[in-house]
Amino acid sequence: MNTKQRIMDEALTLFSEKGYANVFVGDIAERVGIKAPSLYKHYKNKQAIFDAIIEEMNRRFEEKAGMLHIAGNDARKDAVIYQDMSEESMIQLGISLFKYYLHDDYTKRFRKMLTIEQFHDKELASVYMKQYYDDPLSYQGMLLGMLVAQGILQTENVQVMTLHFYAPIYMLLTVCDREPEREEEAIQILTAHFRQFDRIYGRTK
Amino acid sequence: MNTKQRIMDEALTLFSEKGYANVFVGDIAERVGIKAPSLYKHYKNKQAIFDAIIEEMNRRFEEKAGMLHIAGNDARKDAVIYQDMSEESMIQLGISLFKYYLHDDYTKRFRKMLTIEQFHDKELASVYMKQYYDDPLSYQGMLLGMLVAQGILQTENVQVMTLHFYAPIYMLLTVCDREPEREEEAIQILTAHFRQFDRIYGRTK
DNA sequence: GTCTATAAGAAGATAGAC
DNA sequence: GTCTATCTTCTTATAGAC
Repeated sequence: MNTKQRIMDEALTLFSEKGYANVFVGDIAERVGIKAPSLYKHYKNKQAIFDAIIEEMNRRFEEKAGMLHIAGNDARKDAVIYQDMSEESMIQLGISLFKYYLHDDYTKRFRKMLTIEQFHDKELASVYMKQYYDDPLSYQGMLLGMLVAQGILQTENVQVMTLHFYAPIYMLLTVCDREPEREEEAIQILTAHFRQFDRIYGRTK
Repeated sequence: MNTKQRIMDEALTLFSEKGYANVFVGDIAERVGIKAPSLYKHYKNKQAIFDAIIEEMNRRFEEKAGMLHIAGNDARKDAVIYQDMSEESMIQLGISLFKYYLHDDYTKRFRKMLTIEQFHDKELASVYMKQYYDDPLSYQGMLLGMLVAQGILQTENVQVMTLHFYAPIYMLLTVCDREPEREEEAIQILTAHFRQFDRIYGRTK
C-alpha cells in the first residue's frame, strides 16, 4: 500500500478514536512509520488529510449506494428474495447485516468519526444523515413497499412501517458503537424485534 | 448569577458547539466578560470546568430521574393519566415532550456535548447510554407494561413494544440535533408514528 | 477577583541536506 | 521521499500589581 493511502488510513483510525483536534500530525506519521515533516510531501496540511478521507468515503458510499441496503443493490431484486424467505432466514440475514455494519473496519471508523465531528461542519452532518437516515429509510421503504404491494405485509403507512423496522436497528447500532460489550444483548433484542415486526405487519410464513 | 456558574454555563455552550479541544480558555473567559487568567481563580484548570459540567449534569439528571419520563416522576401515576387520554391528547403530549427535550437549552447543549465527547471517555458514553437508552426504555417499559396489564394495549413482548415506541423518538431527536430545519418534518413523522403505534398495539379509544 | 505581562510548552508547518 | 533542525503561532497557566 502506498504511503499516501496509509496516511489516510491511519489518520481515519486516529480521528475516529480521538476526533480531529486531538490527533497530531506526528501521531499519524508515527503510525505510518515516518516523521511528521515527510507527511507534508503527500498532503498540503492536516486539513487536507481529513478532506481526502471525506472524499474517499463519499466515493465508497456512492459505490455502495447507501447503508443497510439488504442485498445491497436493487430493492426490486431484494424484495423477491424476501418474499421466498422464511422468518428465520430473514432474521439471520438481518443480523448478518447488522454485524457487518457494526464491525466492518472502514464503515465503523468512518461512522465514529462522523459522530464526533458532525457538529463542527454542517456538511458532515449531511453526510451522516444521508448514510444513516435518508438512504436506509428510502431503500428499505421501497423494499417493504413492494412486500406490501404483494400482500406479504400489511400496513396503511409504509413510511411509518419502515421507521418501525429501521429505527430499532439504528438505535442498537449506536448502542454497540458506544458500548461494544453490549453487542450480544443488542443481537437478542434485534432478533426479538424482527420477529415481532413480522408478527405485527402480518408476514405469511 | 455568580461568575463560577457563568463560566460553567458558557463553557457548556462552547463545548457543545465545538468540542472540548477546540474551545480555548480565552474563549470562555471572553463570553463571561473577564480575561483568561481571572478564570483560574474559579477553576484550577480547563479540565476542572469540564468535570464541573459533568457533575452538575449528573446532579440534574438524578433530580429528573431519566429522560422522556412522560409526566416525569412516577410511571404508576402516568399510566393512569394515559389510560383516560384520547389518542389525540396522547399525541399532543408526546410531541410536547419531544419538543421539550429538543429545545430545552441545558438538555440540548449537554446532549450535543456528550455526542461529541463520548468516545474520548468511557464514562461519558455510559452517561449518554443511561440518559438516552437505559432510563427511557426502563421507564417507558414500565408505563407501557401497565397499560398492557390493564388490557389497554396488547403484546407478547413489552420490551420490544417499548423499543418500537421509543426508537423512532430517539432517532428523530438525533435527526433534529443534526439538521434543525427538519424539525417540522420530524414532528409529522412522529405524529404518524404515535398514531400507528396505537393502532398496532391495539389501544382502545 | 480582576487585570497585564509573561513563562512554558505544545503543535503545525517549512528549509534544506541527503 | 525521508530526515533533522528550526520557525512560528497558539494555548495553557502562573506571577504579581491593583
